[in-house]
Amino acid sequence: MPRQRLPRRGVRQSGSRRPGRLLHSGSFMDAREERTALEKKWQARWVADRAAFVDTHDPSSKGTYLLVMLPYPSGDRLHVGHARTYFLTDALHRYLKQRGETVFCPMGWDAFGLPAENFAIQRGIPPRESTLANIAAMKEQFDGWGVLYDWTKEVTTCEPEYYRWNQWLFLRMVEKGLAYRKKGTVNWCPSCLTVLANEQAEGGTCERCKSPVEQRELEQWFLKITEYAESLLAGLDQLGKWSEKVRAMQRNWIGRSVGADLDFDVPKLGEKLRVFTTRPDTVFGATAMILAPEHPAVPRLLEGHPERAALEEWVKGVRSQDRLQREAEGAEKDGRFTGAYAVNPFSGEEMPIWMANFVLAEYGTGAIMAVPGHDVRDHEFATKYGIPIREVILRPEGADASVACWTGEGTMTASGPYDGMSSEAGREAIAAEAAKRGIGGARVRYRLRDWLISRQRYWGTPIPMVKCPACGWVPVPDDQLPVLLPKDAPFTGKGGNPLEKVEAFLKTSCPRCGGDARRETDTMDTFVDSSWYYLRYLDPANDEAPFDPAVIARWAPVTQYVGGIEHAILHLLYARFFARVMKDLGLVSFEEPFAALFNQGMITRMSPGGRIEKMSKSRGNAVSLDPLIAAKGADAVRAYVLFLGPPESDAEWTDEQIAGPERFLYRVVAFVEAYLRSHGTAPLVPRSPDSPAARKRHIAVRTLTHDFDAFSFHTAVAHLMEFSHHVAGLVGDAEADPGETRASVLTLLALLHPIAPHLTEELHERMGETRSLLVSGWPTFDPALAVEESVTIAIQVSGKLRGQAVLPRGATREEALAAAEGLEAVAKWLEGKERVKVVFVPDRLLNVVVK
RNA sequence: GCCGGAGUGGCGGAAUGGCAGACGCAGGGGCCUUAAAAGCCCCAGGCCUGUAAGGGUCGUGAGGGUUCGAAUCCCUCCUCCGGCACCA
Repeated sequence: MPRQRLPRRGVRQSGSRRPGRLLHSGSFMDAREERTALEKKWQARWVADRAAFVDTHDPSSKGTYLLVMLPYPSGDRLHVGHARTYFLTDALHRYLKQRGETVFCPMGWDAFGLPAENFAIQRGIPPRESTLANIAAMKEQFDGWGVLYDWTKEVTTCEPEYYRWNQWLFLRMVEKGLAYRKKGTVNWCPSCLTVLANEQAEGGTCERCKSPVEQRELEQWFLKITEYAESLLAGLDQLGKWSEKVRAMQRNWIGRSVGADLDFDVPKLGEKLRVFTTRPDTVFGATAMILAPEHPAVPRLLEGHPERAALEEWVKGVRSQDRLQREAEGAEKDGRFTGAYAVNPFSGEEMPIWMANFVLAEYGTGAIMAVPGHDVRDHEFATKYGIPIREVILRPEGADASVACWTGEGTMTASGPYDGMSSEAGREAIAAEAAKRGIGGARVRYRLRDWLISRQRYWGTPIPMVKCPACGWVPVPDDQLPVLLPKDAPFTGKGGNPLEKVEAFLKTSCPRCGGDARRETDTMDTFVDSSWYYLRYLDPANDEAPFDPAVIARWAPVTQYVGGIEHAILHLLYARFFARVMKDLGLVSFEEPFAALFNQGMITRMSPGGRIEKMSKSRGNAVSLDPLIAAKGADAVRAYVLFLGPPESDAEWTDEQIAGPERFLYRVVAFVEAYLRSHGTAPLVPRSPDSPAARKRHIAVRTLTHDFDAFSFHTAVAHLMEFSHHVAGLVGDAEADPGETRASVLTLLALLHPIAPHLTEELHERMGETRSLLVSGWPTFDPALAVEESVTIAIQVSGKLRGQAVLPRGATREEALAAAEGLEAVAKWLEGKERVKVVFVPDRLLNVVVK
């Protein structure tokens, strides 16, 4: 929009009517009931018109796949804090439809999960019953917001029609060795009574309930996400339409490290123990080997030790600590000498083998070589326990000599044949030598761990495996899917998973030998459900396959995904993993499920305690949507939520500020009604294609097109307010060209439609237009007309603003200079000065530099 | 510690090398009204100066740099938010 102000004239000011009530009596905005009835009318119309329906099976169908993360059907009513992602997506949906695109925008329910099960324990209402009731309630809320979804594609993940394909995909992964059972140290949430994936125990606390997680030794089902670590990392570079923030978070989480594996001979065991190090160049400085207390060699190393019992007690103590304690910042390093020794394969020296709490069993080999001279953690440990500290890297000149432990690069020394080599070159040389001697070699490792998907809970997808006393774990054959979740499980909240008490479920026969066998009673992590749901939307009724690959080839991957940042690692990483697995299974042809990702910011609000924090029911700062929409109208609430600020940033909700967008919409209704009273519904055409008003109209179209393309909904509302002031002026101006006025009104309604769909449709209809705004097209602009005829350029003298000149568009440097010299305010700064140069930016600025 | 993002009026924010503060909230003045509410119009970053119109000057976390010109680009630093973190 132009920088200078548009005339701020309301409909009353320039008209002859006396100022008074803004709205003509009888306006539909007057009565709440009437306005609500009109909202219902248009919501019903969009349903009747099948406005959001897309025939994905039509072989010629193609278009934009716009997706919002599927919600969990909670029993609480959705509040303002939830609404932003849906309003934003709907504005985009409508804009794209107006542009003439075919847009597929479905909705569904992430319906499995703990709250429904806990509700069953507390209130005795079966999970399926409460979940379906919650879905019905949420759907009703969506209907009242005027958001468009293709409900014919609705997916509910707790229904067997959906979860049987979780089971089917799991079985394919079993076949590929990507799903496997492993005993290991796992995260246990004592409050949720289940194990958790590493991603759900970030920072040592349960992602759902925030309880500190405990470590337990259990045998569980895992998915081999680590197999794809490199691909998941490399793929991030291609995701240019994802925020750098999310990509950085995933990179951190995957945690790639380049280094080397090295084998150290352990005479006592008669075998080698392998360590992983990122600094093989410091191997001559290794003065100890340190094992995680969980390392499998520990019991054998302790054999025959005089204080074996005490040492084993110490190991037990470390292992029983929860992760929060053990990994806390500044946690005391604690270790014990095993009494055994290892031989450094490069220096040939004997080094003591220690155990220590800071060495993690799950990372690398669970064993390290300690180089106290060049690693701060080893340095701290060695200082505490009197382990020798040896420097084998000479610091570069000018390096800070006061640093006790140099961890940077340098020149190798006291390293035998490698002396004088740079540390960078030494890393490669040592790794290569290790490979040559068959004792390790260069190695890349990742922080990422395999995805633990077993859950000791009822309300999830049953894992389709059978434990046979004779055959071991046997997959359920495809033709016996789905393994149905029994409806009659006893919910006591005690004694573990209710499935264990359902005999009819538990008892089965072995698919292989036919003997008596037991079903797996663990269910799948609900993140499995959301890892591929976006494909099921495209073909939700398919009962022969999870989806038809031909449909997927036309419509996937998702063009634009919208959701909160809280899934930056969890859901988004799992879905990227699943896409890769499905590609390897030949089901899809892409690796990245979501071509573009938009993360909307949270809505915050002042809590009763005076803090501004995320809006939520539990913090007591939630604003209920239902009464707000009843009072202000869905359009006003939408407009305000979108006006709050940049959609990617957090935005503070204040109850007062809704007044601005609300007044804006009232004014639009008022001047359109005024137009109808003065001009009626007759179709009229502008007299001149390039009048100043026509130019303003073209400018508005250009500006709003740009705003919506850029997801800049808050500036879109601001620019619509500006344009509406202008249109109000036209409506109230008896001299204005009626054809241009009508064109401007209709343009405003079309541009405003994505924000305020109900009232724009209603006014558009009252203007005599018969087709819905959704199908009547987005206004177009002519770039040649989307500019003002005359421009105000800034006149600077030596870079300081001294005046302004109004010039015809395209005025030359000479014309601008002449105009500048004619301004007294400018002339006085030029007088008696020598001109050094003149900078001229056409249509913007003239800068005369003087000395 | 490492990685990512952000600091602009009383407030939300706009401007991505070219008139800082668009649009709105709250505020002040006016109109309308018996009055109020609602609505409409106008004003509105700080300081200095002037009876006024106006003029001057400073100003986008701090300091420096590049440029005719910097909120915007570069360097150093500070603060805040988010992620990872005893990951060898």
